[in-house]
Amino acid sequence: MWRVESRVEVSGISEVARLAKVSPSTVSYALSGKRPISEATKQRISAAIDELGYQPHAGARALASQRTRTLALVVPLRSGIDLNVMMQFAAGVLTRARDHDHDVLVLTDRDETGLARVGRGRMVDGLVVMDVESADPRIQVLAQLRQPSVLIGVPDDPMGLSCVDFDFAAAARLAVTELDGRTRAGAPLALVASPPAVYERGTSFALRLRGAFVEACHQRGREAIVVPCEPTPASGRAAVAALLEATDQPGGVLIHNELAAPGACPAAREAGMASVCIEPESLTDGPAPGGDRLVIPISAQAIGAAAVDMLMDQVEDGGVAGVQLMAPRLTR
Amino acid sequence: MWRVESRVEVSGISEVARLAKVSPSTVSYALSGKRPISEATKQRISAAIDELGYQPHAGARALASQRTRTLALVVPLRSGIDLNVMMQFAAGVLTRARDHDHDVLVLTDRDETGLARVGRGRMVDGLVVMDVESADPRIQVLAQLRQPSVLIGVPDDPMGLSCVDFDFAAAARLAVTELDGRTRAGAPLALVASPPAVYERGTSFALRLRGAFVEACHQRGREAIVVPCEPTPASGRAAVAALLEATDQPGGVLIHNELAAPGACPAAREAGMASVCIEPESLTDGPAPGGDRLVIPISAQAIGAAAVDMLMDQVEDGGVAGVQLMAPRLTR
DNA sequence: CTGTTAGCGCTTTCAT
DNA sequence: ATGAAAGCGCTAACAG
Repeated sequence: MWRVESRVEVSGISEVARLAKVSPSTVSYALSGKRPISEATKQRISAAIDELGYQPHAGARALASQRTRTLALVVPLRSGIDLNVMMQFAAGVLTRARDHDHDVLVLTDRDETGLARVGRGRMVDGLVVMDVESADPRIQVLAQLRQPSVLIGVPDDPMGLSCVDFDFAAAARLAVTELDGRTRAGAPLALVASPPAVYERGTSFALRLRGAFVEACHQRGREAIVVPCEPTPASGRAAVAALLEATDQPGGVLIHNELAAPGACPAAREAGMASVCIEPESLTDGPAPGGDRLVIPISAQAIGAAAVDMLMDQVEDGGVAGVQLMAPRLTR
Repeated sequence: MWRVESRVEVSGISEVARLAKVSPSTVSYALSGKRPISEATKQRISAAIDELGYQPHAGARALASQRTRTLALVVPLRSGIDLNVMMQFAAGVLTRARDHDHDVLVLTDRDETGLARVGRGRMVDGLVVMDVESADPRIQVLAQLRQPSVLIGVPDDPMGLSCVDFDFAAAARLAVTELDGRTRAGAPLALVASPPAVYERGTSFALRLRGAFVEACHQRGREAIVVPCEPTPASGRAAVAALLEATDQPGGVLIHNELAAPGACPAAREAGMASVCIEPESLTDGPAPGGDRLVIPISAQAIGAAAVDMLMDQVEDGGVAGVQLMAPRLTR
């Protein structure tokens, strides 16, 4: 059986121009819309374009226009990160990038050489950086680049770079308000929190959450009990048990520990405590473990999308850098 | 507190040339190694390069050299695919791509417009396509592109494109050989297989596995029992139970169903049947559910890496397209 | 071993 | 509303 060699011919902008009986520049302008083109010409051009299957050469375009129509997504693939959540982020970024007519280059280097290569080499118009730590060596490098970048997470010193994150402080306040309304006045409120290691690393979001939680409790005349907790269901159970020993008045509990929640949540319910969980939305997809629960979902996808929006704002030269915290909402 | 505006200056190849007191082309050749350069000049050039923090403009380079140093990784983000496995693939691809001095553009479009854009627009030197179905509309498009691509999975008609996959047939034979040695001669051998839906879709790997399994059994004078199975542990248990009802002679069982394995495997053990599991390596990381088991691991990462190697072979104009099946191995 | 130079295919001033 | 032409920063012939 013979197979026809039908590798499609590549045609440049000038072939399109010839076919449409206009000059190359007119085709370019028709494509970019940066100049009014008569309806008739537009028609002929677009006809020519899809007759030839024309697609502008990305490199040439980048060279001439100083714009690559490509974004970098930086995801250090270190162990111990939740792949589901990561993919949610990525999906948000990828999808929204396409909405802005951009493709996405993914970097997984753990060092910062990739940033330099991609930035200095002008392969991208901007960068979205995931998994940012409080003092992240990459921030230095990013701040030097001509391209804007958006960090997902808030480091100690953003050095003028944009940040997007979930508003953990607001989430804590929201939860405390809710728990305050659902528990006997004066009873203590507890926070089943991130593992001690997370606090030791000085991870900003955990600190922000804890601070806001304690403050909100005190404002309502509630005692605040913070229980750091290892990321396993068993530890979650244990944490709640410890809570019950520490106080004889079962109050409410805020659970912010994805992996411990499956243990802590039912345990709280059994003990007759009101509970609110803060958790990534992906996990919410499954069947809710134990009837209707109060949860404050974190949509990684939405955060990723927001990051791209901010980034494109800066790329398009309108926006300035800033910090955007995504408002929490409470659902059952 | 004031912050110094120290956005690094961008310098072109000619600035490097000036600083190193050579011509631009010499710098270019020094970088590409396509021409012998005296040691002394090399030194001055590389000194100049890192004094200026020079990084070649990717677009210009692509325009002039017809090479982008970028690969596309195509991953349709449809639901029902295992994220862990996907990330393993991706990690393999990303890492190996860097070994070949290439970056990776990730496409998640479900349609084939992305392929066309990236291919016709010459944004990449080649494409790795995941999650290929037996009759995949993307194959048509890929076959027209000037860039080579390699499919992960083997479709009915690869149309001259390269394919990489795990050798499921060989895995079945390996498993049968093992089970044959571990069970009473003449006892039937069973295959706890993929869900019916997978067979209905005509998914090639499932068919190849089943065919080889049945044949290998018959060669050894064994009855072959095939039990399609839904992807849940419970279904796995049920499948084994059904097996025990169907025959009074407990033989051996080959389990090829990632999600059912956690149920089927212990059930087989309890019933005193020998078992072998074919499963993605990522799942193997966790604690083995029930002592030492026989497993034939599939390393998604290795497959991804192999795909990139094949692709780069073709990009570098040496290699020709072909099908590569990764040999299975048996471990405890 | 090194330099000169002509493009690569597009965007974007200038002109008209 | 449209054209002509000058680059964008690099690579790869051609020349020595």
